[in-house]
Amino acid sequence: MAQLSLKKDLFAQLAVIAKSLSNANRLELIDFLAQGERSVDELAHVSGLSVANTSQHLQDLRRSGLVKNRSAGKKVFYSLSDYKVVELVGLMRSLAEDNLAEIQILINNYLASKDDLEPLQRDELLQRVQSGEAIVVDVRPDTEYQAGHVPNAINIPFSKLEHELKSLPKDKEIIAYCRGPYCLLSFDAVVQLREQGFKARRLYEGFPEWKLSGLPIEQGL
Amino acid sequence: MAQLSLKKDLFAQLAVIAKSLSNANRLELIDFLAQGERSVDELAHVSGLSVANTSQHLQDLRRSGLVKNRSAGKKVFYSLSDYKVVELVGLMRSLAEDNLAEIQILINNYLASKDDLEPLQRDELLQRVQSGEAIVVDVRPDTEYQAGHVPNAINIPFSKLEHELKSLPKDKEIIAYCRGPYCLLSFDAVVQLREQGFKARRLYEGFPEWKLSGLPIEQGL
DNA sequence: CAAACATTCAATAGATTCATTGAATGTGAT
DNA sequence: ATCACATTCAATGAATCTATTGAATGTTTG
Repeated sequence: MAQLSLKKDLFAQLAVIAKSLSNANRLELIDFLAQGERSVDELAHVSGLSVANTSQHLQDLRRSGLVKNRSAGKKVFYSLSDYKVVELVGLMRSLAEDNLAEIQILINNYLASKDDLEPLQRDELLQRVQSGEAIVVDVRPDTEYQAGHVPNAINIPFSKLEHELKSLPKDKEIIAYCRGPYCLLSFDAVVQLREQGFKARRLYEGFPEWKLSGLPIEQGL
Repeated sequence: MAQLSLKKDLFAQLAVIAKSLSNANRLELIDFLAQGERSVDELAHVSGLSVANTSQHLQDLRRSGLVKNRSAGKKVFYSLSDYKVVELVGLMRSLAEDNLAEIQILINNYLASKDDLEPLQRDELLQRVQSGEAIVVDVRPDTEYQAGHVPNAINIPFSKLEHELKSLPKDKEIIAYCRGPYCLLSFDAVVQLREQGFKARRLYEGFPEWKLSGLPIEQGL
């Protein structure tokens, strides 16, 4: 029964990937890596894990094909091997939000009101920007922003958000978007902005969907 | 630091989901459930696990929100709680195919040539069907097929494929499609058809993408 | 070459996962 | 009520996972 064997083997391999994702610390590392390449050092610092432990987790992720690494001098830099990894985690989050009561309780406990957390749709964004109620922030890296973005959106890559807080208005609503409905960056940005007292929400979709829908876009800047 | 705590808790919950997916037997159960609701009994039989063990795995999947159950008489029927579960597994598979050497070796070992395995694109499908080289099979359940399908596609739900083998031509290429690029059904169908000596390939995309692209569709039948 | 540094390796103990076994629960049929 | 059946529960031991510790490797700097 070659078929059965193929299936069994295939599932065994998929299980390896899932096992890699089945640890909160490794998920956190992936979350940081979604922002770009990072050294073991940085990852250990930002996650609060020991360097040895961080290294072990990263090697686990590498064995399962989720991240890749590159050594430069005495440092080793890790990065996601595929953008699909972010989609995968995002899809897991979306599934969790819909089907896991624990997540719903969690979110309600930490964030003021459920309504505020609801992501906006495209047309709502357009309305609010036109009426001057809101500004749009693109939290993707510079290069992606320059290749195309939502009109009038300003670019604050997530990694620089903390330093740019003072340039943002507290009286307007801030609408963050990134690469897609399952992209983690805009979600993280909203959480961080709210922590700092801003009125923040995220666009349900990301730039690729915006572009696909035929709405106007801007380039460069 | 409420934010940190939220993030940690969130990742801990996502880890629960991933942990549920991190076992080959549970993935196989999900694969069967993708075809529709099944009793514990059936699932145990088809997966080769003991009933008690199957029940335990199913309860694990239920705790993580991936499946739901319903009891009827002395039977308990399980089903996927969300179609996103299939997308999730499909995305994992896609990631594995791209980034995990083990999977590539696996597939090459089991299936004759890599070229044959490559999925077709829409325009290739149209060409081959027009020239009479190929027939198109929709492996989704009846109801989805009736709601709309690729023109001239015949409907053989995956669960009935085994019984319909004799009605299929061995000299033409059989192109299977289902619900999307990450849908498992068409992949499984191709594997099964090849096992039986048919020339089978799958359409890269599924019906939703076909419809979105503006190509003609048929309904009913 | 020696010192400082970043990362990895190896060994360990405690916790968790998995399949198996046999008993317990609950439903429908006789 | 009793019996057959489907499912779940509970307990077990073997295997695996995780964080910690301290040593080892390899690179740059002085």
